[in-house]
Amino acid sequence: MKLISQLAREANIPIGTIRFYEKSGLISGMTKPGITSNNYVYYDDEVTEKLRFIKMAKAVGFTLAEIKQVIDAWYQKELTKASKMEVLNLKLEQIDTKIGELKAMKKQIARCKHNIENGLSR
Amino acid sequence: MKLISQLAREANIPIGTIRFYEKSGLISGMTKPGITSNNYVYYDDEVTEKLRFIKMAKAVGFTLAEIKQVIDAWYQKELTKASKMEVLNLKLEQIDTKIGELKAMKKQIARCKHNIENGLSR
DNA sequence: CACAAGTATGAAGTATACTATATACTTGTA
DNA sequence: TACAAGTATATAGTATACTTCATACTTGTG
Repeated sequence: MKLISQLAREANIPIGTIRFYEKSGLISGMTKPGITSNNYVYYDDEVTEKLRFIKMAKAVGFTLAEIKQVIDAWYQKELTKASKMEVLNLKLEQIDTKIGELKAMKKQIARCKHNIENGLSR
Repeated sequence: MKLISQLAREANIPIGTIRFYEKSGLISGMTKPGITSNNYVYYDDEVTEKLRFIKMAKAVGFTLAEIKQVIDAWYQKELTKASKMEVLNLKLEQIDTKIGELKAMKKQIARCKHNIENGLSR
């Protein structure tokens, strides 16, 4: 159980971004039941995990809306087993497509490098 | 040599987006030397190739600025061989990082699917 | 107990990547 | 030759994903 600054440090994500993600429904912390003097929000390790996932997914071009779908399928949210599976299977397909695109790009860039090394125009 | 609407059809990219890419310096067409009655812009197959690359690169999370760097390294642009190689090698590294992230996501989602199938909370 | 540092909230501002609109000119077809 | 369809240009608007700012309250340390 940590406060936002510690979470930000651990995940290496700005506090503002974390607050934005929380407002967007991707993550959520909780206020401590006993405490009434403030409304500080506490986060557990599940949130750290989610942030790690968000970071990776963003890095490969998924939108926050898409990421939210996966996180919702992941961490319950009154969804049926079938609809969760649908979301996850679609993502797996999209991931394979992206891997294919990355491999195609690798080949193209390797060819380009080869051409440059040999002084060809293209 | 094709006009913008044909290029848009071939690449399956909206005309407006193509114009935006041209304004952003990612692609460029040319007016026909002999013609003075209009300023229609013609595009060759190199542009189609570039658009294909842009599409892939965008799909895996590269920004237009990053893509422009690669295209510039690719298609000359008064850059030294060394600086081109630097750009391309960096991209190859980033591509491998992204492939790694995608594989990690695959594993995580597969694990998640397994849990859902077995009725586990996570 | 002063006060720097941390926290919450809301609203406005920014960057990227389009997308739409308005205007005006050009071309091809009936 | 009328006129729909295509093209160019500039400007404004939109969506996403933050980022900054202002305000106000809370907490921990000397």
